[in-house]
Amino acid sequence: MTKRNKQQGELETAVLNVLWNSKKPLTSNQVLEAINQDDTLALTTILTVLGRLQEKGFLLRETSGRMGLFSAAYSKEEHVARLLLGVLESTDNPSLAIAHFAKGLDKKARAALKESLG
Amino acid sequence: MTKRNKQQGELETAVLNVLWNSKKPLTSNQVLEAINQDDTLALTTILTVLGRLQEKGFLLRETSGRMGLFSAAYSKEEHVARLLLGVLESTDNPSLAIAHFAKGLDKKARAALKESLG
DNA sequence: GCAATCTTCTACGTTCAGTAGAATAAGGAC
DNA sequence: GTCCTTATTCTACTGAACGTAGAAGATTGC
Repeated sequence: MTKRNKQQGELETAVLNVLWNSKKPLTSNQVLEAINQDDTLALTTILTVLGRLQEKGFLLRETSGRMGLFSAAYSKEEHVARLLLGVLESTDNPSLAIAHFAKGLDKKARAALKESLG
Repeated sequence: MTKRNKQQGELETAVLNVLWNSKKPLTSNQVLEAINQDDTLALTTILTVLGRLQEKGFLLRETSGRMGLFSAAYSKEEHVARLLLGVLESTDNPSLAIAHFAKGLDKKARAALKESLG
């Protein structure tokens, strides 16, 4: 059995959310501050996570002086869309799966879907 | 950080596929035969996986005599639809995510989607 | 040069999935 | 009823992913 799609954990998701909610790229410290309400996490923890997310291609990094500036590689919506498409790839009958999927959506989502299909 | 959504692995998926492709519930041995082309897996491996899938609520088990009979709790399409919905739950703007998602679909899938939306 | 601080290396604990042997239980043969 | 066959449960090991972070290295300001 080969490797499966990488999955993202909760802290990784939290970090991504911080970056998505920011207009500008953030330093590791800024990410830490945004996440670490209760002061329970170490900066290096955030850095590790940032590094892993970067490896996964989920974020971009620019260096300004000695500081790294991180930003999400994709918008949140693109990201989720990618995840959705990833799931779809695992089935051999995407159309059928999608049909079932659509049935499970609430009105708002269905409307949005209709809209985007033109 | 709390527990994240359980993820299914490749062998688990393979087992589910076998059950989905079968009209009737199967014994662990039958599942093994269907999967174990190269004779590389032990029956207990399959049993472990069956047990784990059952814990996750992905399959049903009936007992016939001393034998267990396994079948998928949901159709493949329902299952994938659930996975998709699960991913959607992780975003705070499902509608937007869905719109992006729809953009990434191929023609066939889009058509199916339109169809199912009525 | 030295201090402040940002980053990299390395590492440990936990959970999950793949894997399976040992032990146990439960029918069937006689 | 005892013994054999075979299905099932228990337990366990391994590797990877993730949460977590200390120690050490690098860089910049003064």
